[in-house]
Amino acid sequence: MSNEKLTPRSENYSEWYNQIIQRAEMADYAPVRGCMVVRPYGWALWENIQQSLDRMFKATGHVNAAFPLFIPMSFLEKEKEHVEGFSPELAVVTIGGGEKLEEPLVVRPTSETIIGYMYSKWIKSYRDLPLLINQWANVVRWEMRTRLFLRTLEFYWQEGHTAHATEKEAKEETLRMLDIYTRFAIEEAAVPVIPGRKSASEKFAGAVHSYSIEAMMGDTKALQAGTSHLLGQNFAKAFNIQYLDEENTLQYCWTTSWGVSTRFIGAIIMTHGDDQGLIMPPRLAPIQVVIVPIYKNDEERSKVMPVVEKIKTQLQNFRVKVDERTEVTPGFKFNDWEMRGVPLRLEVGPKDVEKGSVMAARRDIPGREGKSFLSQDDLETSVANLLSAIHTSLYEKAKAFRDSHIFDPKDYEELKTVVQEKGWALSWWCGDPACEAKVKEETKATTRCIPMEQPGGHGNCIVCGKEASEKVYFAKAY
RNA sequence: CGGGGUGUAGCGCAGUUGGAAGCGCACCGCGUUUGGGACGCGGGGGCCGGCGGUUCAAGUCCGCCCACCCCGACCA
Repeated sequence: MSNEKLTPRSENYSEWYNQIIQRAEMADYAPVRGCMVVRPYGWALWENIQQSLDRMFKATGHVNAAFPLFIPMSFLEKEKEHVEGFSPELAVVTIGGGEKLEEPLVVRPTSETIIGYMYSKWIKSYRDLPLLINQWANVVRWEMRTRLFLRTLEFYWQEGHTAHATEKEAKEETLRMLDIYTRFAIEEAAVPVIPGRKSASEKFAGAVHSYSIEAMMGDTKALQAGTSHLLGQNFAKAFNIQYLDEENTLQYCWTTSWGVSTRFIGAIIMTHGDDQGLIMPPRLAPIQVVIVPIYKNDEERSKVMPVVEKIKTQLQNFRVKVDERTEVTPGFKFNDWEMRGVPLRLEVGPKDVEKGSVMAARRDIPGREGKSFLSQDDLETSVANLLSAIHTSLYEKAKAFRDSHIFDPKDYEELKTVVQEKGWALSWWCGDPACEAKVKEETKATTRCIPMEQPGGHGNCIVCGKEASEKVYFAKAY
């Protein structure tokens, strides 16, 4: 708890981000550099994200399992591009039980290899396919520079790993999961995202194609909020994941992998938060409604509290918190819960007891304008409507912000100005990695994704002028 | 790993030519307050990052370590 004002976003966005996470008790720094402790309020948000995604995974035929934390070093070496991509950031265990190990064990940075190994044991026939397994796990990547939720040495995520009989099915799965992520972001988190394909240089190490959902943060930087990879037969060949088809011919499987991590919490914070603090999207908010009872003395208290209890019972289908603290004033509580981003606050005082009303204050609309009186009758409906309205307005606001920061530069010079000062550029690109590299070198902006939604037709590459058939987003990214 | 910076109470910081470790917030107690961040009074809390050196005397000067932060290269 703290009285001090947050650093405004306009003054120092990073500082605002770090402060709000700690003030709202989402996470704290761990004693090991680059590691974080996810505190109960942050973890509650993650649990809601998990539940929401898990439902969608299971509705599309996936099941959960748990694979080991340790992976033999030799497994990673079996897929050339994969090991090259990950070796700089591996944590490796060389001693166990006081003895030097025969073979070093890698703390998983991702589980394609060990799951591939198991899949080769489990898959024999086309009848075993598709195999659709997800795991909720922690992984470790030894990053140089870390930031709470966005990039920590250890992070939590889900990783889905599927094996299919045909390329077509694998491709469908890859895009199905990309679509699930897109819907989750928009419908549950109110985070507008752009689904698209990654360029060759930005794709996952070992994938044929990577797809991602890209979101714009409040400082206009891009954040990859989820990825889905078509792995082709790369891992199937490295790990001998083979099956007999209907003609009794041995075939390699086609595999996919896809993931969303605790980084998504960072996306929520930086998409919706304002200078007052967090704003939790209503469907994922750990606390959807906070009730602040207001009274001056015991007599008033004895009148107010039964009404508060009655309201709490009416709202039992929501995640409700009654703030019964006596050591702080209501004004303090208002600021405190706004900082923590609770979408809806209900105030219940002597006047409300008299009039049969409650005061409702929307987190997304500051001040008097976000306040309205609700009748104590049929509160469940009015609260549901308000939460739904808050979700929609958060989404619309974020989308309007994003769209107003996406530009169509006329030439390369303007592209540079756009990505360095204004936001994202959506431009024609010939697909040549050299053009991409030039932009990165001169502006630090990278290609974020080639959006699924394309204008069609042709244009000239914004960098080299050659004919291009696709548009790509260029932006600075987290 | 290169360039820059910082280590003093839980957090944010001050500490002058070397001479008794402080301030604000938070925390604890009592009282008055309570519909937009209350106030008064009284308290508790320190290996001054570590090790070594100079000195009668080191938070302060010197040396060496360590940690963290920011900017690069790398990244969900």
